[in-house]
Amino acid sequence: MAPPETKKPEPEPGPKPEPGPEPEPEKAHPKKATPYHHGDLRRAILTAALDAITADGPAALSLRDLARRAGVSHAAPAHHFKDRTGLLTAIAAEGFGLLAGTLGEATDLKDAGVRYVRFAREHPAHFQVMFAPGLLRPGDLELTTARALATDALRTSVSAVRSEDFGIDTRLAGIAAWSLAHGFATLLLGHNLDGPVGDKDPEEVFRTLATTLFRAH
Amino acid sequence: MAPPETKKPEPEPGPKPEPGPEPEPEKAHPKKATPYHHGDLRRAILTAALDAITADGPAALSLRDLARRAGVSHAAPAHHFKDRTGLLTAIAAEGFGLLAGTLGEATDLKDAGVRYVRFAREHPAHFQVMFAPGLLRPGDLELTTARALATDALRTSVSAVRSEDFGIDTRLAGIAAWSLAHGFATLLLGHNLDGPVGDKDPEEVFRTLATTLFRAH
DNA sequence: CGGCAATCTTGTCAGTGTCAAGTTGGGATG
DNA sequence: CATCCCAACTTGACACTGACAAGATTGCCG
Repeated sequence: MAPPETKKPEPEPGPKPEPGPEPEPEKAHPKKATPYHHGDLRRAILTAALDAITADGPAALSLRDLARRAGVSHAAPAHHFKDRTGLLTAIAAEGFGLLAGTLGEATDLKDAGVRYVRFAREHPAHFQVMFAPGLLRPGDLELTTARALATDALRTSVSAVRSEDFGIDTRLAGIAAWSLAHGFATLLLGHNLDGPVGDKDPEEVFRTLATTLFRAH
Repeated sequence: MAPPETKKPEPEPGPKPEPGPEPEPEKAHPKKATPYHHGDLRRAILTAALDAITADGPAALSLRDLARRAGVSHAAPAHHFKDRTGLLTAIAAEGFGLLAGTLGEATDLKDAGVRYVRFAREHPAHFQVMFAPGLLRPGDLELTTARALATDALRTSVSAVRSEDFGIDTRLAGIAAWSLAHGFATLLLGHNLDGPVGDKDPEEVFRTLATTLFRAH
């Protein structure tokens, strides 16, 4: 969207399929239906997008730039993601899937919170996009199902705590836990806690925090 | 950035200074140095931007569109805000100023939290931009001072609670309170709490939440 | 009254997202 | 093995954008 930043005046397309030998269509899992010419353009663009978002945020993302990085034409991404919104929606859906996975392995509510924060730190690009509704396709099926999965996982962790422990109904406890973890993660990613947290391990800070706030009264 | 959405094919410039009488340079406060031709372009663009962001998010914001709404040429905004980042930075700075103001009137920590949530609901555009670091000019003076003001106001509210009440040091209590309020506000604006909160008053929900979590142990 | 500086306009350029139409090549079908 | 089909990709175009440079307008101040 902004042309001021000179980026890649180099005419060479970069690390593409070598001109000499064939582009080696082998994959990690032998079968799995290797898509086509590029090898796995969809995945390549996704990871390139994640890198770009991690570095400069979702706003700076450019489909044409991603295409250049992958060594394909400017319109190639459209075939896999329809448009910019589609790409970001795919990223968000993937993120909710990953989140649901890690939340599903949580032993209790506090552990779920710690996992939530860890997820945000390990997948900052996913996390940012997941909670930027203006960038996503609202009705998308993959997105809504993945989000529902993550919500369910969170709800399961919440329902595991007996309500008498907090003198608070389960629904409210869920909102509280989610708010605490989400706020901590968001402020952390935005470097708003760099001062207070300092060089301490953020997950450890959050653990003490959650322990103190949520201990039995 | 995206030309697909047809917006305003109407050739007429809209509600501009009427061609017949003069553009009536009167202001609310008689003096105050009415800037120039437009009356108060800077303010006009700011409020137009806030409207646009509230409606479609910061990503959809277009300087040229704001200029059209204000009835000025496409390059007019640049003179007041330098560039897109400058405009968003100005909005964020204004937001931190407003937030500092309302936090400064808080009676205690819980009240500060409620005010934080209320601010996010009453100024959603400001709030979104304030915590989107990728859209702001990092070193901007107005921004950093306004942010410091808001941080101080929050710190004051936190330090008002005696640490023995929570068995937790003040710094940690601050992080906890901020995380809780910020997470709640963020999830609320992203419509992630529409289900759980329902049609109840969000501020009231947050109040019970904070009361339960932060009551003396 | 003359200049001056802030305000705004006009014109231009590189870059972007999206669409439409063409090209390529691998796999299935006969 | 020949053929066709269709997904993957390319090429080209269009409307739009942010940013910059240079010129025009206008109120104010000496």
